Amino acid sequence: MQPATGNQLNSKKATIDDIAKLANVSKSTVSRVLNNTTPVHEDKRAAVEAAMKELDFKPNVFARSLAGGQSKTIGVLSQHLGSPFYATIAEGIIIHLSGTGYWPMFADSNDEPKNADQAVDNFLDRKIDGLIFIGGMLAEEKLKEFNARVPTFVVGLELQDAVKRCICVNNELAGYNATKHLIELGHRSIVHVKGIRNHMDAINRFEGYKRALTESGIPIDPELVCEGQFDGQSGYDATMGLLERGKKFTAVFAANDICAMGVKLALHRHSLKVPEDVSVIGFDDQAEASFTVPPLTTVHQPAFEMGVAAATAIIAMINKKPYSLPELPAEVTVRESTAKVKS
Amino acid sequence: MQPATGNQLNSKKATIDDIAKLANVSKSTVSRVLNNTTPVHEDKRAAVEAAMKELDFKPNVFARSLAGGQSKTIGVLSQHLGSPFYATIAEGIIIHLSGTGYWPMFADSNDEPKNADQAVDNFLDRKIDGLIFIGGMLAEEKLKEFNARVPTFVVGLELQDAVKRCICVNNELAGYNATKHLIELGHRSIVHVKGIRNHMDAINRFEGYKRALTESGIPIDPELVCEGQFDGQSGYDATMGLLERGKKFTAVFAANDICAMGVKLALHRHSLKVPEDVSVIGFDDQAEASFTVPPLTTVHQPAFEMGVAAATAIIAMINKKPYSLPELPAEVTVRESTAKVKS
DNA sequence: AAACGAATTGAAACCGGTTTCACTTTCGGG
DNA sequence: CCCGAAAGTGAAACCGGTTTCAATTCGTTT
Repeated sequence: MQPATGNQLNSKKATIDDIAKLANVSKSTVSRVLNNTTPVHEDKRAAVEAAMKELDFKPNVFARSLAGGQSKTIGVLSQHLGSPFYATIAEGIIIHLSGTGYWPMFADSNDEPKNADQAVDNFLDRKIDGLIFIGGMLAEEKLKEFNARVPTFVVGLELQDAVKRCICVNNELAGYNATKHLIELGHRSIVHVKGIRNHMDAINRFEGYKRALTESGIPIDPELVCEGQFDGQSGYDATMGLLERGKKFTAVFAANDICAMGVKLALHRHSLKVPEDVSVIGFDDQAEASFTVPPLTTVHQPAFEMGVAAATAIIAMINKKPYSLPELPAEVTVRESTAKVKS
Repeated sequence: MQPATGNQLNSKKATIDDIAKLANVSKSTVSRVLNNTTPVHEDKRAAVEAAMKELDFKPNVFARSLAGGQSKTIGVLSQHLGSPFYATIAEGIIIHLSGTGYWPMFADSNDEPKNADQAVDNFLDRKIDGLIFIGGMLAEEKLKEFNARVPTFVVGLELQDAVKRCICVNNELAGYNATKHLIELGHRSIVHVKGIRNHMDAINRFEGYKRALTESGIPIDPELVCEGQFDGQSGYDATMGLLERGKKFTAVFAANDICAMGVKLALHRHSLKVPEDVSVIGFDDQAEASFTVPPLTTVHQPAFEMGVAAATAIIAMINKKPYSLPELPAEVTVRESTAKVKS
């Protein structure tokens, strides 16, 4: 007495032979209409399609893959899924893939490049049809190497030569805009807490920071540029260091939101008020940003949409159809952690 | 001129026939030592194992699954992967699964029960060997239904009858301890912003809240109990509502951390200081909790470890080996958002 | 020493598709 | 009206395993 779950009641699943029999053709022909490999006469095609519908035919993924066809599997390799930004991208991928027939298989390199290599090897054993790489650090050559073996897309990470394979915002421009926002509020001593060293997004945001300052005729003070890790602790430590050394500044551009939170906490420790004494801007606009005290001004990244775009693009690419990458604006979302500099 | 990636240099992958030939036995025998289904003479077993090692044999997952064996795939169904708590659980699962030969395949129901049903159906088409259900709301019968079809584990969600299938903290006790912490600080008017209605974790935390109050002889004031959604907005709205109606209270137990952040922001809007005027305690201890201003007192949940435990347990169950669920303490982590009530 | 059940083992069928190959039609062009 | 290329089709081989079935080999039991 098992519950009726959709369509697989008691009857076993239909196979390609059942379809062939019902449509009065050979299984070869069924396979042909299934994969669109060879022209099939319209009459038969219709008969086959009718039969498939009638029996609710779904090709067996394993048989298909064993015989050399698609595995209908997409490998998704993240670097650190625990991060909300990446998790939201992943969610976008997963949800958009559902119903397409493709399924995502996950691996997480935990920020270890050698894990990434191994994961890709294992993915290939599983005959993935495509690979989506989420965030993290990926050397440009690695991407090329992966892409030579299986169609690959990168999301949430900006690579230089592979623009058509990256789904990401323009980090340089976003960093520029974030810094510009502070400059327009009158700030001239602006701290930047960088993201992970060698991480392209971190580098590009920093480039944007420098360009904005330079354009405005503000010299870049190396002492105001701090190393960071895209985490709260590094924002905290960097700011504490600055404050303890007595360095003066009126604004901070943190590499991401959680880092900005660390910055704010450090300011709080020194009884500095945000935004009255110091303005703080973050990056990502993760859910928590709206609810910090005060709500955090930050650069919004459409994480979910980025995941959706990656899923869309990889499927198109697998099926050799044209695709276009969406414009992904990274706009400064002004809330309450930035204000005009005190005169 | 392809790069040497590990062991699959130029030679094609070894098949079971290659092993059979090299070990001088039939493929049936190889299959037997592979699956340990039938006793095999020690000599041959050794020969086969040596051959497998020599050729670096890895059975083809698709052939294996097609023929009726294991697919070495674990279905992971999350409800909302974008949530940091769930994402961290997922990360624990993914990382722990790596190297075991099993691979996680993901689906996300986006909090829609009917999506969950469909995802499970599709998972079964893919012949998953086991199912891990992350968080969300799952009716007890559903779990039983799923479990009848494939070994199932639930992580991050507490179910009543299925204790041996749930990997979660004791939410009632945790809610009790959180509330008790506030009571011990002298609070007597304690707000609770609940989690999603019908969500077992939310219900249990609320039960703990009630028990703590009752034990301490504090009557439960229905006006201090607010509906919520496990998100920032509901914490904010609930608190604003209370404040606007002039309801007095000195502490808040929020259903999770992001909700607590909403609460804190609302208090800030009314110029109430945390913890001087109102104490706030959250739940989960997500990464952001340490960096809010002031750092949030919260109930710690070992999310990553929970994911690891789930992965460990499901593999043991699939292979019919005994497993034991770890003790998962949910301890109050005292930071700075709670303090003695003002006298 | 004959008989018998348990332990081993290999041949062959089967899982459900894809693809090669050979053969039959069909159609446009000269 | 004839010819060659293109279209359309089915039979059969193949992908790489698992499993059934029957046969063979042993160690024991009377």
